[in-house]
Amino acid sequence: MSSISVPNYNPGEIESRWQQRWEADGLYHANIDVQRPKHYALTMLPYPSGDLHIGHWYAMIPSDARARFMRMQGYNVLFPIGFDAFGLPAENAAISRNIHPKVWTYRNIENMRRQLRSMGAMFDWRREAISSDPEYYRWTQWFFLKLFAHDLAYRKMSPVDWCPNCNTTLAREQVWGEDRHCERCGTPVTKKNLEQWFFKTTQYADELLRFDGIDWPERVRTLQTNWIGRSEGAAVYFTTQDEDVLEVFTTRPDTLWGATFMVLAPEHPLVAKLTSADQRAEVEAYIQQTMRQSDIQREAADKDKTGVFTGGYAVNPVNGRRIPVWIADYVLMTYGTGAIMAVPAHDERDFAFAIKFGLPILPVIDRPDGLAKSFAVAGSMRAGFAAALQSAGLAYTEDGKGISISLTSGQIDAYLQIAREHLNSGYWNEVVGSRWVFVFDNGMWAWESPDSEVRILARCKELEPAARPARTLMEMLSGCEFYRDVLFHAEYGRMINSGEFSGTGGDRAKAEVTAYLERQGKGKYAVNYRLRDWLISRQRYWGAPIPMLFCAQCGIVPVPEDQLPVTLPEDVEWKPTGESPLKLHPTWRMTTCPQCGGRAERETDTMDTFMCSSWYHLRYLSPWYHQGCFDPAEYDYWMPVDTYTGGIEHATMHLIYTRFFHKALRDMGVTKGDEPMLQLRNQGMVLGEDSEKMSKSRGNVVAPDNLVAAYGSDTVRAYLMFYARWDQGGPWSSGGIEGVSRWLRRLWSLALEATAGGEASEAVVRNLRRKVHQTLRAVTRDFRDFEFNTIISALMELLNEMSKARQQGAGAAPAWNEAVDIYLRMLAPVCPHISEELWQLLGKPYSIHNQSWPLVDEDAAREEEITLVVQVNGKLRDRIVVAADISAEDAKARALSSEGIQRHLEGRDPHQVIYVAGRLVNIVI
RNA sequence: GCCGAAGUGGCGGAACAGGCAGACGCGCACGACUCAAAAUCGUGUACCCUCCGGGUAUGUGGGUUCGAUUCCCACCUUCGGCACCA
Repeated sequence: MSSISVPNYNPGEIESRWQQRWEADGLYHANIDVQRPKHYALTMLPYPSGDLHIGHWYAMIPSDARARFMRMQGYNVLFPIGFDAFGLPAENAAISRNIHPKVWTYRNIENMRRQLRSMGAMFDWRREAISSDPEYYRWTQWFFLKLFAHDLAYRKMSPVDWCPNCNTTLAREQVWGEDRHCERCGTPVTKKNLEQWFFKTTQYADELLRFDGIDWPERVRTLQTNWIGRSEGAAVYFTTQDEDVLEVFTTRPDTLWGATFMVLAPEHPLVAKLTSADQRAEVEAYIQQTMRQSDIQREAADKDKTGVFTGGYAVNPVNGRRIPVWIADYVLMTYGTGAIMAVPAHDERDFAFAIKFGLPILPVIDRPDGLAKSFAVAGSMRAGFAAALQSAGLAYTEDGKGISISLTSGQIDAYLQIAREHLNSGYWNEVVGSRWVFVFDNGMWAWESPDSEVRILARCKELEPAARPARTLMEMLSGCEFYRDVLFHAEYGRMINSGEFSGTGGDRAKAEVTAYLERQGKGKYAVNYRLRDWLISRQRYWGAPIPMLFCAQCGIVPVPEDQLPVTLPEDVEWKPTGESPLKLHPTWRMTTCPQCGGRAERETDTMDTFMCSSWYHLRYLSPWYHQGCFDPAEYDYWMPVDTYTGGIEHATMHLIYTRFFHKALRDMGVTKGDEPMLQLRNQGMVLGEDSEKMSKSRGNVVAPDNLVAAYGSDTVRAYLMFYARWDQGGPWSSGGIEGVSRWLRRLWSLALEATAGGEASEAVVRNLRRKVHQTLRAVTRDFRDFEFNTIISALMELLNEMSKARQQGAGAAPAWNEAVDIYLRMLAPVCPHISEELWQLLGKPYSIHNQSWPLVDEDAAREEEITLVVQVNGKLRDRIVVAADISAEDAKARALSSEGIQRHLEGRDPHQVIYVAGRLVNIVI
């Protein structure tokens, strides 16, 4: 047999050749075809920062592979690409290198297009959309006008982040780190008040909390749910000494009787009126101090409470108690009503405040019975401590540091007795809830912070020390003015000290008190959110101008739709002055009012780039369309997005904004359905080989261009899908990619080498076909489920099997051709070039990417023989090979008579034999 | 502090109904080819005990079960998000 020379695998040559061919043929053009089911696969669009990095590849390649899989499954697949091209880096480049943002951006796009093409992805480039094109931002502005017309956009004075060193405002993403410093110069940012545009995202808060009908990761749903932060409770109307209503929001209306003081945010409108003459100086000084402080300092980690008494009082509507009104910066004007009723017995912050300023603490919720508490015992233990716990029936766990124990309230006495006998040292300590409690030998106790320690010790000294041994710790606490163990987690206790409500069970307390408040007109059911309205104004040049005018006669006037787009001027100055360069332009903002014809000025702020990215999936549908933001025919066919892939970091920004956008547009009749993206999947992050985040300064950056040059796109693609769980990511490994490279080279030669001759036995052929179809089944499932790493594993495993089968003479069998055919089809979504090349070299018709996904031949995949595991008492003792359809009786009999089992039974009688069909036999003796 | 996710060989990871723990790959060791090296191919590779054969292992400690990486409870660690949100 003569051997044909096998061409070398030369990915560089193959890949560019096929990419050109596909491009020329328009192979990946997606057009409306009502005959076929559609699939809109969307990957988050990149920012044109200059170079495509490995993270882009990691996000896009598996998305591409899955889109290709769906295409082979018979779907008409749309997989578009574009650029999120407005934004700060372009302006920073302008400032630091004097390049116009537009020039910088479009140069980068040109480069990144080339890099994106090197992926060999099935992007339909005809649908490319670039958010900084006037034809794009014309519609971004149009959406703004729509939102404004529907009362979802409004203007309000609001604080923005301000860098006092650069003398400029900063966007949220320019503020870095825990100390919230300026991205460029490191100076901590402060706040500055400016007129800003907002979108009413809060109007959709409740709907955004619902994820009905969409398949989004639990993680993202949780992040969004927490971000929106819905709290149910009650509004309660207190009355000030001047008969003003002072409304508070509380999630715990059942603790209303425990309110011993009130706290207002320093900015609260009633502060001035409430302040008494003798407190005025102090109050004003405090307000001045908090105004000067930035939010950062206000929210600083040291939770030491500050505040000032206003001298004013308010009346609790349910019990007429007259309580002092304080101001403190721990109450935020931006949440609820900017005022709280303080219940120090049941709120940690109010408690700290009360301790610091000596305000009364009144418990109104009783300790629930039987509530398990965890204790950790530290310090030296005498021998026998653990044994004593054990004999008292107290379950504990031991680690290197000490003992952890979980007790119900009924077990505390027994525990304390043992602890007293067996613990060394002058004091011992334990954790109540999550706080350290120190119990001293003299019977006194105290907890955690030095400040509170003093206070509490003072209170407890009033107790009779001799009584200490007879009391449990909890009783000690109840002897004080409060219960520490119910403090802050008293959800299920009964109400006490609450007038007619005393005795009400914790499960009913909130609802009953709220109903009472509503009947009496003293309050009502209320809901609050942490979500704030979306601030979209940016004092920046490189963004879509906000299409609004200010007219001396008519006030705020929207730019008429037919005057869109409001285009950016190109001749602007790049000085970081804190004002938008648009504001400093000599003529740009001067215009006429469309209503009165008089002089008007343009809004010089531009829109947050998240506005552009909230609808790019709609522009992709028809970037060529000029009569509207999208062609309705394209919309009706393609939307909604079926699969959306991208990073988790957008969970509380882009992914909330785009949902809000879709819902708002739905209510205007622009979009249809409740959600824009049906299925969401997030990839993890590729780290450097040192397991650190890739960064130029660390020198651990892996550049995809270099990898493609060294290995070819197919190898990089397969490795990125193989090396880690896609949703996890992980460190890059330069050794790991070699393994994938080897695999593709082995495939190349195995597919092309001449048949070695010989004839395969029936069993070899049978086994080959079984493996092929079992692999197909697994690969199909894993593509469906986004489990990309096991797809590659399965293909590697199959190649190993095929290699063996060929050595056993299977190369000439029809089953071999079937195996290669199915193999290449399964590989096509992962490695589009090598599969296309081999497909062609084997004489199959162009293109493999127009082939359908093979179907599993269930007969071929079926196992005739299976290996049963035989266990004795759950331990593996033998394996037996039996027919797959063996009966339970036969299986048990075979197992019992097997050699390994006979040895272990040693004549004993099994009293139970469990048979799990196709799996195992377990003999219990 | 609160919320969420995750802990499996030297490493990435697999185990898809509670049923053979460690697939696949990297790395490592040995062998073949070679004057030699690289490449390639082959064999081995959780740990302990004496080779047959056992024993121990999926963060720790309990529990449920004939049987637990998988389910339940508690704890520890790591990562991510939020962070005075009343």
